[in-house]
Amino acid sequence: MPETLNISDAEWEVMRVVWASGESTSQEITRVLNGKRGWSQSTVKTLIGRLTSKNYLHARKESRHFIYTTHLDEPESLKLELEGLLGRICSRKIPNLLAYLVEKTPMIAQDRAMLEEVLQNKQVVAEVPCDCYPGQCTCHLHASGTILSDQSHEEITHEN
Amino acid sequence: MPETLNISDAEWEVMRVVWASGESTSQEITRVLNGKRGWSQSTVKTLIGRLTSKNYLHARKESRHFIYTTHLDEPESLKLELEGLLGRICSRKIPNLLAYLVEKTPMIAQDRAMLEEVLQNKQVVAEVPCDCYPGQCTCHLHASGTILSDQSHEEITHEN
DNA sequence: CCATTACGTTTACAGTTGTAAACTTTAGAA
DNA sequence: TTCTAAAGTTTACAACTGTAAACGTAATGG
Repeated sequence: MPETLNISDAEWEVMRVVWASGESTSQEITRVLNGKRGWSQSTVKTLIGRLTSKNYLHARKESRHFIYTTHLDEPESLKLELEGLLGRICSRKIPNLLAYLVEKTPMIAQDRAMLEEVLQNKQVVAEVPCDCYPGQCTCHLHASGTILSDQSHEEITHEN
Repeated sequence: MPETLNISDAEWEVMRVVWASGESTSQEITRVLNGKRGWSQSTVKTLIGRLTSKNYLHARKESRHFIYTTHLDEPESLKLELEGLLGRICSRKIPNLLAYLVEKTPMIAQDRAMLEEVLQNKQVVAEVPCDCYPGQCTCHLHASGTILSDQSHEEITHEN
């Protein structure tokens, strides 16, 4: 499993069909995506082509057509994408974001129980290091005196 | 706050500087991003230009230069992006993903406590509806039938 | 007042993405 | 065996991204 993926939104639609069925023909992928997004065969073909050339899909020939499979794992792939996004903010703010996600995600009792257990086993640290580049996070404003040379900015309101 | 954002990775770097300082000059943004990513003034100018034309940044003239500000909120913006990504998988699988994120996110005791509280107040539902288009999720294969393995994900076969 | 400077605006250009038509190959039908 | 339709491959093309040079303009130091 690669370190970094780059599967576009449209490509992801194709992947989902393959993930859902284990293996699919282009015909089936087209049927689903034509229904869901109104895409033409051509469009789906292009996407399949791009995915196979990136080696995210594999084509096995069977008589007249190809059967597509993938070795990528769906949740795993999404984790990679999520991590990319989470890298956009200060690691200190991530727990808040998770709280938000937990709040807004519909779940059943078992899900909640599972999360509770994860939380109970969760090891905490004394301090989460800020991983931001100086000037991209307020955590750094109190680190030194070499602050920015321009003028009045801040408002160091939040911190979380 | 808009429903949907589209801030590219490079643009996000600029936004972070503005978010961190409340308001910045292009000089300061350039200084930070030249340090962090080696970007030239030109590059930063382009990004600032794109962001202002999308109205994500506002330019207020002050003597010779502009001062940039934003009305976007950083965590809020990230939430929007995250929600986009989470839409890529079946809503029934999201709790598992959250568990993974909770596990891997470094946090302090307070963070954990906060999450615990959120979880304790979390309302659960009897069943989380699958929001996938048929053919893109295995949930649909047993729509009416017996529970068996209810809403966890399991391996499947494929139809055709 | 003029050249220099600092900043903003236009233009550039290749790579990616969304969307699809046109073309080619080939397995099966006649 | 030749024709045809399905499946795959090439080409297309505009919008968006990453990255930046070139250009225009206004303030500033002489």
